[in-house]
Amino acid sequence: MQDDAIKPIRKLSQLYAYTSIHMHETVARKAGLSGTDHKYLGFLIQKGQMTAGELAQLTGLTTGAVTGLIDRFEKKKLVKRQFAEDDRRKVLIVPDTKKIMALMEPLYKEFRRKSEQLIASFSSRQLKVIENYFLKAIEIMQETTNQLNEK
Amino acid sequence: MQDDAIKPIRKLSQLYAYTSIHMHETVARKAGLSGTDHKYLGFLIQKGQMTAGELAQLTGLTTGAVTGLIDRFEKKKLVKRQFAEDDRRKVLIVPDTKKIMALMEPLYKEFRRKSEQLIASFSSRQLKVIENYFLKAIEIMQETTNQLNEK
DNA sequence: ACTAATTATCTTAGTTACTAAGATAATATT
DNA sequence: AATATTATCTTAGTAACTAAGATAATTAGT
Repeated sequence: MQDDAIKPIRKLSQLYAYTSIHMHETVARKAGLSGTDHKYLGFLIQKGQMTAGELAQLTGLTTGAVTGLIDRFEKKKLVKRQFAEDDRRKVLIVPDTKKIMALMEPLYKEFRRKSEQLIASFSSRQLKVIENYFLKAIEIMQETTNQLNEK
Repeated sequence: MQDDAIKPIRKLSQLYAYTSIHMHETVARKAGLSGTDHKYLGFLIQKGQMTAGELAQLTGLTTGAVTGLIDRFEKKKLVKRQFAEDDRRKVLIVPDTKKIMALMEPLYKEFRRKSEQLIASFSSRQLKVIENYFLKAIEIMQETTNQLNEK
């Protein structure tokens, strides 16, 4: 591999990450959420209901900040607070998946369609290459993050 | 292309973007900057010196917020304020590239090495595929963002 | 050339989301 | 039954933001 091929692809991958953030932030704003609230709401959708403490751990926020986060979601009726049956100190955050989907889906619809079209335009051998790149690049970034956090 | 190949790669590309943000935020914190300050400092390095107003446009911040941003950078001696010769209302923000590099480079060194190694592990034909994916995916995300902003 | 309008940045007041630390209430331990 | 622990919430203080107005330099109109 020639050295001159390295830089453009690194630049491109940076631009990719940046553009992605920008898009997600725009979507968030259209949905009446901040960028971080949107991200954390995604956690709730993906993992399903969890306690306030679990969300604090997952997000890295303090419990106080999570209280505020849930308050904002609750005010918009996107989640419900519910005491856990086994331990009534715990607050289960129950996402209203339907409502959240109804809010987000229209904003992502075109993006999803075009993405699927793009992916379909590659052969499965080509997709393997892309997938492979992603997997290894993700691993590298995680290693970097972990190493920095250790020091 | 089979339908089942679409979902994993979309998930993967999401994880990629998310992991990238997370790494950059960790780097930022290690450098004593916030995530957004780090991002905007990157703009300054990439584009070189610019006026406060240009930075406001580029970042989407108000001029007041940019004043604060420059103040924080200046306090760390990462940039200098300088009145433009042609128009003394304008404030040129002159990045101290050397100092900024000296701050950032050690944090990214390992990441850079590993990334280059990863890229070098692909054939140039494979790299073309990856590049192509990035280019088109970026275009789709930009379109999505623009369409949302128009509405 | 003088006055008014515009432009570029800064300042101020108010807002939002955060942290740290302590309060409250439920559960676990001895 | 008293004490310790745990889960969440509350409060006080902070950082970075916006909106609107202040300041100072330039440009335009007469």
